[in-house]
Amino acid sequence: MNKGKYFITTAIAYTSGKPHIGNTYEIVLADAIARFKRLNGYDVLFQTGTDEHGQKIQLKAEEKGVTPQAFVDDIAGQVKTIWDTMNTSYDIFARTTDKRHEEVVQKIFKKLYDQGDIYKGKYEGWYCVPDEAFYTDAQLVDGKCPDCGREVIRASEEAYFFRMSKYQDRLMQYIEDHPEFIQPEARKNEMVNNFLKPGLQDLCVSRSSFSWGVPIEFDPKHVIYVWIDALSNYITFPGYDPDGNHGELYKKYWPADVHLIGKDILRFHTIYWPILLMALDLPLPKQVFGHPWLLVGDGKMSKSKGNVLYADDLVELYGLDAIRYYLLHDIPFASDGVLSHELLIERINSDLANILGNLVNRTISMTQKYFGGTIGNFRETAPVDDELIALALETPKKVEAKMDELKVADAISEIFTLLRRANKYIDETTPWVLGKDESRKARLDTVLYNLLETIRIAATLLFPFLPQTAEKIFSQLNLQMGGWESLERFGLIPAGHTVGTPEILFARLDAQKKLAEVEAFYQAKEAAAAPAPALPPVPQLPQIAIDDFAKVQLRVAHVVHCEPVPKSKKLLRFELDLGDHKRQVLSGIAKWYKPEDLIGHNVIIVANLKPAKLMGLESNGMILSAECGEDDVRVIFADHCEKGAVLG
RNA sequence: CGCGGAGUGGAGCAGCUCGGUAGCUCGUCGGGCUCAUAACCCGAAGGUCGUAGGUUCAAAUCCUGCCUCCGCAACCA
Repeated sequence: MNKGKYFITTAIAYTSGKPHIGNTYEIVLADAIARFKRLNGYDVLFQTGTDEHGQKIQLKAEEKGVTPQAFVDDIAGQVKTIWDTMNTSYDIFARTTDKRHEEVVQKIFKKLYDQGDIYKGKYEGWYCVPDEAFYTDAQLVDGKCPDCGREVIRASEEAYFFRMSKYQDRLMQYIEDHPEFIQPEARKNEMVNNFLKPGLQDLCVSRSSFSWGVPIEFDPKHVIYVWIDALSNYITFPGYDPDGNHGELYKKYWPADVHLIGKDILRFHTIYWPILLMALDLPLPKQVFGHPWLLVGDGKMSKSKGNVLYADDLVELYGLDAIRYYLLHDIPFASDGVLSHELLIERINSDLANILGNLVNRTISMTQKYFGGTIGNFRETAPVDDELIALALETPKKVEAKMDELKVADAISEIFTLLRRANKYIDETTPWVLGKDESRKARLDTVLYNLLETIRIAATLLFPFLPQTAEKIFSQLNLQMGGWESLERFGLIPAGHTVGTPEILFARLDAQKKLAEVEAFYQAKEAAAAPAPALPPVPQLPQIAIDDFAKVQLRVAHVVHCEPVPKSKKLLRFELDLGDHKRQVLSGIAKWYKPEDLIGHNVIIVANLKPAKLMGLESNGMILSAECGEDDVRVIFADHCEKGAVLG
């Protein structure tokens, strides 16, 4: 039974660091869909990979003193290890440093250039000479280079641009004609209203400020920027060729049926990518699904750092399928999900141990106990059986319907509804009573047979989500798992079949004990990770002469008034008294300070900084503060100094 | 007035498109059962569906104002 091809991709992970549980969610979700489609009779291609170019990687590699290639090789290895730990069944692991990929990207770029969609223009911005890097207004820190803190100059340089606007109307039309293209639907409006309606800017598609990228063949000073390089992985790896000599996989599988991505990069996949494909005259992917994020709940476990959870740690603590189950079942379809140890333990106990594990265990145990494991020799049916059998036969269809909408959590719920029904069936038929009466043997045999069949169907359906568990169940049933056809019939286990021995699938967890264990686990890890991760070295700025410093006028200012700037997340507006005059200053510290924490205190400001407008308000100066950590900014108070005093 | 989403019993969610007994999972309490991992099955308590109005015979569901939270965009001089 072949239902045709199905091509699913995840976003490629950026190789700047080890992926955390949030990134891992995506690959597991994709894996569940891919495995289900295979079971369901589709010919599936499942692609994932890593995005390995860019300035950030180049810099990180330099910091570590290794070549960029060595750096990305290492991280890509880590990504792959986690993907494999999660038991994901990808067919292609696409790395953008792959040689063929790079060649095809060059060809794509050339093709677009030759047909006039890409043109050479000027990129204007702030330029840091020593760093050879361009920055936008927004990227500058205090008007200086965000990276080294040195002066920047206004400069322009040659760069290549893609004519986005040319395809804008076509894209709008496409989105309108294909309401299912952007999912969930709420996201569609976001894209259309925020980006398409205001009009698309031409996109800068090259960089010359760093070299770690795919060079433009005909102008090797420039490297091709992330858009064309990374997005095109979806077609280059299956074998797209701009000259038309496509690989077999490409011919068979493109266009993708779904790009599964995080909601944060929806814009690139629903605007830039389709336009790129239109320019190449290729069919567009059928659907882009921006999945929600996985948030980490309570901040109990790690006070110092942001409590980042990693998939491999969680698997070590709870087991692979428990984590897969949580990721797949407890993250809502369209809104962000929360992960905490408490919730995880609750789910493992109630669903995996009680409902699923216990059902399998008690059924196999009874089969052993009453029939020495051999079943199916006598048949004596009763009306109660019909309801169970009917549900067992309906469930595959229900699961299929949910999966067609990518509602993975709901699909799993359907399977558990069947498992609950089976538990109830045991109470209705009371096999332990039948077991005491030799004349009811045939009936008992039938009851157990129906349960085993139900478990066979449920386990097959569970396979895409919990592959390891499904395999364990089949081993206890002593059966081979079948394909989709095996779900359409009730009664496939042959008469005289002998089941295996019962084993606990998921042990019940004692919440208190487990939480203590978790705490100990992280403490041990932290201890092992010590000696105190030395802070990354702060680059020493070039020395300056005393008269350079004299140009900066630092003064003590008294905070007369302070209030948040309306509609702004970061800004506070200050009225400052310098003794000889008053002035207004804005500062982006709303995240760390409330106005009442500051009013009445004395602070230090740069008094002769050029005024600037922020959110429409003028700021005359800058309040000094210290960056004390990743997310910890502290104002320098000078309460013991007189207002207006000049520092020096 | 930048765009959009959400606010439903202790927790997490569904229901709202097409108005008419408020549903699911967990937790709590009571009962049943003993094959099984103190699991399983049955029953109960617990919600004026953020708030104030409006439309209607009737609103969680439609309309309006307000409050709170969240995402995207802008702003950390």
